[in-house]
Amino acid sequence: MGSTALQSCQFCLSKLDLFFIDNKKSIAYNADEHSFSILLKRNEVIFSEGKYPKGIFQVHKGLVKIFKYGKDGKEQIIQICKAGEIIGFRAVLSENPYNVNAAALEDNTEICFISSRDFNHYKNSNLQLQNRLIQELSTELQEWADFVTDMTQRTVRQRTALALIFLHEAYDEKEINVAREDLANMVGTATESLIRLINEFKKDSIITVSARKIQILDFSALKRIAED
Amino acid sequence: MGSTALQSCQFCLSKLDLFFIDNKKSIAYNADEHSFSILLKRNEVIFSEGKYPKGIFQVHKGLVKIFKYGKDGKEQIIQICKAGEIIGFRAVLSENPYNVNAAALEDNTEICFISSRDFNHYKNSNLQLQNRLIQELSTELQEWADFVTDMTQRTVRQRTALALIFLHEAYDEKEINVAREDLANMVGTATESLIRLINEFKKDSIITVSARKIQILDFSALKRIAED
DNA sequence: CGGCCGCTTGATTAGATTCAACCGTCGTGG
DNA sequence: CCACGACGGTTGAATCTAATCAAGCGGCCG
Repeated sequence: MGSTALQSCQFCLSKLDLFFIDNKKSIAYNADEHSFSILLKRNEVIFSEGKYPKGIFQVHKGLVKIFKYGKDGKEQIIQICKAGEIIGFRAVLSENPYNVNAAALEDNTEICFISSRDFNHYKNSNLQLQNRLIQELSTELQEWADFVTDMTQRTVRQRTALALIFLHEAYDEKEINVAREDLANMVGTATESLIRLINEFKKDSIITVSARKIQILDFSALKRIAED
Repeated sequence: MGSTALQSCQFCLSKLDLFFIDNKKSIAYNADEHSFSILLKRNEVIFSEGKYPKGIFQVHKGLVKIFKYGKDGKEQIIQICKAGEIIGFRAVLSENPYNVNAAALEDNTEICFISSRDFNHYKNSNLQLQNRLIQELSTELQEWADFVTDMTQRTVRQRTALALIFLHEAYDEKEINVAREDLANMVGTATESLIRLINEFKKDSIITVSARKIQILDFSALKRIAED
């Protein structure tokens, strides 16, 4: 990101309420309409813990991981955001510093920027949006309860299945292509443990693996594993 | 709770914005000012998963647990709410059914009720409150990231220490007095494991235990354990 | 009095982490 | 051009944490 002043993408700003109407559904991305666009390589940082937000971002292409550093620096991935999703708005709205980090999960991830000033101005002049925000934030809060219960009560094996199901969707049913370490950090386990499970799934013909790429063969088997 | 029509507590309704200004700080409770009040025994249910909310509640006395049923019916406690806190507002605001359950953690827990109708009316006529809501909900969302990281990356021993620290505060520095099972469900572990850890802490003179009551002796030792 | 519930303890098992080593690839610099 | 080192991925073995199973205890209520 650096320190150069970023300019708001006016096109994205104007489509903001679409995001909150559709509740996270992607907004079609058309390159020429965007005023500014930032291209990222894998692991390039979008924002980081402790810093104060200067605006929000929209993912246009690729995937972004939201994560926290836990004990001894181990990443815990909290969220994966795909094209169309808005990131960083919680810190802007709460007026607190970021308490998480965001970085590109893949090469060629593309995002745009909307300044806090523009975002707040837009929000304040739009009562509908405010109500949708309240509704959206509340919905998300509810979902966290499910997430916590999944993370605490399921085994690593089950969580791995859940992660694959989630990524299958994030990759639009195509091959999953993430670093083993990132996968492990999503599941909340050691990289070695994750690899062993991937191998098991491969042996059971639930997935195929070629290098970093994972293709799901038997989706319902994964669901069965996840649900116990 | 039952099916009898509940009446909104007008006093609490009028103090609602105080809650969101103070960000969860207790609102002093004065019995005679409250129009209606509901007295609960331990484990009495306030609301439950799947049901549609009819209103929100404020805790006046005692403690309320918010929890979810995970696999094979095991409770995962998501939150503990003390006097002054508002519960159930996320489902009202998201307009979804509850995805968690609420029940009294102790005997003699007292709550009051504010109907969705009154709450929404109040909210809609109060722009300040709406903005505070957005801010409050966003802050809470940020906090969940920390919570998830704690739950996934810390050992049962560390989480037990965290739970005791939290409850110490919830009990206003007095003796903690919760069922072992509830404690285990906060930590996200088996009751037997929790008991063994409590014993360890007792042996190390970090706490004293008499029956259900736990008194913390060495607060900083607990913090050290929790932080690793 | 009998039975249930919450609590506790012991023994065993299973799941997952940790440590150590090795491999292949890729990029860099001598 | 090759050597080297870094990095991501993988495997094996040892270890440890926590879950599970089984049983016993004490108190309280019907």
